[in-house]
Amino acid sequence: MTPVNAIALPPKICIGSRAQANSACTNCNLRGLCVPAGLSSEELEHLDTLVTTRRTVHRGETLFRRGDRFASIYAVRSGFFKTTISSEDGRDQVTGFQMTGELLGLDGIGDSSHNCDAVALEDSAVCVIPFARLEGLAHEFAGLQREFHRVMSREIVRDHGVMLLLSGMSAEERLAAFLVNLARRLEARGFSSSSFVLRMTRAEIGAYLGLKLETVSRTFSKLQNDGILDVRQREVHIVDPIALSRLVSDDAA
Amino acid sequence: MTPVNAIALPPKICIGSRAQANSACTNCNLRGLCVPAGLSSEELEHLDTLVTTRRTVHRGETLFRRGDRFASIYAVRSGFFKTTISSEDGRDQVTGFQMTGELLGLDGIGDSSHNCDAVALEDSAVCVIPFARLEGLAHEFAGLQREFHRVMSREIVRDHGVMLLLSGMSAEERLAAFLVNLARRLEARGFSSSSFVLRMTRAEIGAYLGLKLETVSRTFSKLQNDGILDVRQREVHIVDPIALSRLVSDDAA
DNA sequence: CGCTGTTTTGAGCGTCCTCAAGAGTAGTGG
DNA sequence: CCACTACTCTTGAGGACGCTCAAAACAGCG
Repeated sequence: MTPVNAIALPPKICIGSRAQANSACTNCNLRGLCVPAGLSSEELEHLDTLVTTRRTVHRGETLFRRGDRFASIYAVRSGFFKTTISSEDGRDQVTGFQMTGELLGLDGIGDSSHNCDAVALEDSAVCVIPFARLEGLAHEFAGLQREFHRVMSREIVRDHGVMLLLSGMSAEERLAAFLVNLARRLEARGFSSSSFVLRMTRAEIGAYLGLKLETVSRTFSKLQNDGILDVRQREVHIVDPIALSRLVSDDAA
Repeated sequence: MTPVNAIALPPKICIGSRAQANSACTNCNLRGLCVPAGLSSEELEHLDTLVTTRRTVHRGETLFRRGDRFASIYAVRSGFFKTTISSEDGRDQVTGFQMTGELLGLDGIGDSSHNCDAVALEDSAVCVIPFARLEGLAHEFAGLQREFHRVMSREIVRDHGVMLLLSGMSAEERLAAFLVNLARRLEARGFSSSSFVLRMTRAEIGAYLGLKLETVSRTFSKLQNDGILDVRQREVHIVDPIALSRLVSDDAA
């Protein structure tokens, strides 16, 4: 009913091929976002032979948990996930939010068991990529190998960015950085970069940004009062994108 | 002169082979710590053909800078490094401290240019590992490929741990976690886990842990008053290792 | 021995957290 | 259909932890 419905996040990405058809990647309209981004068409066809199974994960369910045996990585086909790690004393840290085309499970390779929980924040579907077979294929096709290395490296760079954010930024800067990042990723997927619906709670945003949920809420309110955002619950409209970006690391004006 | 000299960090790791000899990895006594950890002796020999050049980096010099073209990764042979990223407004974040056997430069793969500065905290030496050739070799030898994936994955897991630390822990917990981690890594290298010399300043520890240097200093003093540490400048003696580990995520007693 | 950079310690302040209450929203079942 | 429950979000008041500013002790090096 609200006008924002029109710009809701995931309008059920329509798939070019049936789930069973073995042209999983070749015809997938996420090609440009997912692993296949840098591959030749020949390599792509080989990737197709790999990605034969899909899996749906309903809202609130886990795709995998910490300690699960690692066998596959996953590409988000539709929906939205969070990954979390938790310390012994119960606090937990959201290590990332994954949207369409992004990978889950890379942290499981190191010791062959998953090191975080992956939870669907809405009904989602993933492509299952058996890791042994991916390695086998990467072994044959240098392009795929290289692309996979790139993906892992970018994940490391991303994590370093989050470290910078957690280390030195104010609540306002953190939330601004979070929203700018989200907007950019949504835009890359063909959605509006100025209006969207958050898929996560204030508490989950806080667990990602190193803030308490009350602080997240207060900061949203402040950005609204400053005329930068228009926030109604999870619906976010970025009124002044320039001011928002200026907030990200820019106190030393 | 001080008794702690005896337990100083790097007693110039003695190398089993000459720098030029092409048995770089096979005879290296860092075998168990470095990339070769999981490799067969045949694969090791091939690795030798790869690691032909070394490079020395004097204290304060950079091994590479952000923006430098990425061509190689580096394994620390002796010495000690920090890697840093800096935000536009000048604050910088230490993303890691690397000691003997650890890798530098993995964050450069993603977009073929380095994404951080790597600075030697003391006179150091590294093995240069040309990345294109590493990929070529990994392409041939599945074991090497797999081992490399493991190394990258572990780096991601490590970063997630740091995110947890930066996100939710108190200054005392952060410093305790830092020292416990350092002690464990030193022990793995045959050094004392209870007495060592820090290679970095309070400011650098702070830039890693998301604290100001004054806070790092104060926290050291507090741990000393509590009888957990004995600190004299950069010389650290862990008096009560159990109490120190208890500090790491253990407030919910 | 003076210079420079690092470390320690103090006092006051600000940001974010804690505790708490109330409003808004969604899903369920009578 | 609406009441009921559970969850999420907002807002307030007070307090704690770490930051800022500042000065002095200490160590290393020419």
